[in-house]
Amino acid sequence: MYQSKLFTKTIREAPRDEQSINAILLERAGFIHKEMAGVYSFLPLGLRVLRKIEAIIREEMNKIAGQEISMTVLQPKRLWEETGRWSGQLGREVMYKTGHGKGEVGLGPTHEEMLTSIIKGYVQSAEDLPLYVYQIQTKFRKEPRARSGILRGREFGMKDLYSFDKSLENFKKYYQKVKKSYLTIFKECGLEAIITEASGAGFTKEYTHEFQVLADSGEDEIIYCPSHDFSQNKEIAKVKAGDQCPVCGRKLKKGKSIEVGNIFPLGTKYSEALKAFFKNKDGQEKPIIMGCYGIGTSRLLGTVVEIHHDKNGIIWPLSVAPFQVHLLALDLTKERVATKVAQVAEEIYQNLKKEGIEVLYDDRQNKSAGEKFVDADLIGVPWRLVVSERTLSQDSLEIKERSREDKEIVNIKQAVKHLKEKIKT
RNA sequence: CGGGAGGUAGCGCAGUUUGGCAGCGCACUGCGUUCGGGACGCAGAGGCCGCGGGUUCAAAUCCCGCCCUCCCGACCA
Repeated sequence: MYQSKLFTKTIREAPRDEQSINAILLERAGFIHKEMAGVYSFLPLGLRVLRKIEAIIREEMNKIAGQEISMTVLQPKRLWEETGRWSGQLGREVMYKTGHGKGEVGLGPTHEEMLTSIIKGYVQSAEDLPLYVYQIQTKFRKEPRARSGILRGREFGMKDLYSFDKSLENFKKYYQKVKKSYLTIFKECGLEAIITEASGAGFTKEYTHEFQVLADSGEDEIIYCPSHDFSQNKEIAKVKAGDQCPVCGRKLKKGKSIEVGNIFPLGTKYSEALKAFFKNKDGQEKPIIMGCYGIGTSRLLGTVVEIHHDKNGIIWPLSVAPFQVHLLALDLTKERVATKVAQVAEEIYQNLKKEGIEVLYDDRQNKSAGEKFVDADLIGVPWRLVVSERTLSQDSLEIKERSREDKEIVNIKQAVKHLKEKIKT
């Protein structure tokens, strides 16, 4: 991508109406645009990151037999009345509603009702189970107070997976599988998530877990073991900071954290309400055992920024970076644009692309070196490549990692190969 | 929903106390000089002063009502 063609540009100062690190950096660097409190558009750079995160999640979901679908955001009132949630707290206080009378619909804050209603037409016997279905979609929830940039929005991206099992035993096995899978996802995104025991959503006290990332900007508080083998949300914690970890005996700590995912059993609440039954071997009708597993994709993006940044800007982990390489051509002016720097940079740009490397090429004219460096730091692409009259005088170019201070000078002929090896490892 | 702060050019702000030409910096346009860590000079363009009403010869400024944003709290399937 030519940076001169990118429709966003960086902003020098922090927006007046943002306080959170994620919103300030993402808006300054041109990744997102705020529309309202808790409602943000994703611009080219931001969307690239979001798509990377989604791809990581999708790959892991498919590994654990998840089948991707896309349900409608508009949901019929009828379905929500069958479970009692239309006039319950969720329906009254959380769901956006529109339309009148019989045409009244809700904007999906979650999809238990709809998916259960869909699958029951396809599940009749135990042979049809298990079923694991997920989607990655925009969710809508009336937040009484949207805050912290994209960490708590009224419209946000979410991956929601639902499991349908024929027995509690099978459900529990799958639950453990998802737990492992989630840790892999967060790690891949550059985050260390702590599995935290949390309050059950009214279904059961057992098997309810949140995935928490320690961060000062988090709105949750957890008591956790430094070895991460034990953690409880402060809301329900029976231990306190300084206590011994019940698993390994280490001293427990207290910290603020961001909830990036949660998993919990649904039991048969929805299958019974919506009559999603299957016939077992004895010919008895049994309700399907369900589970629900969520990851806020846009919140995850914001969390990555909260964790990976410095005073100059974002430092994207390679796995979710909008581009892998930021190629800077210095000394480009209108008068000198046809010079060797421009020719060489263009050649490198094409070669990198040929190797399948994602490159943002700063080909902007009449931008000072300082300005290009500052922008590159703010945008936070992990690898930076500099071509200038100075480097060309040595037949070389400069490679630098965003997260490090030191630079490497590499011969121009070997540069592409060299960089490719670095990105691979 | 309670408490606090705020809304003036695309962005960041001053001006409001004490009513009197709508200002500054960044970004943008043109010319020239610069050219490895947010350069400089000259010229220029850009405004529903959040919205509505009121007071006044005159309102960004005073009064009344409303909307929006941020922070703290309540809330958070």
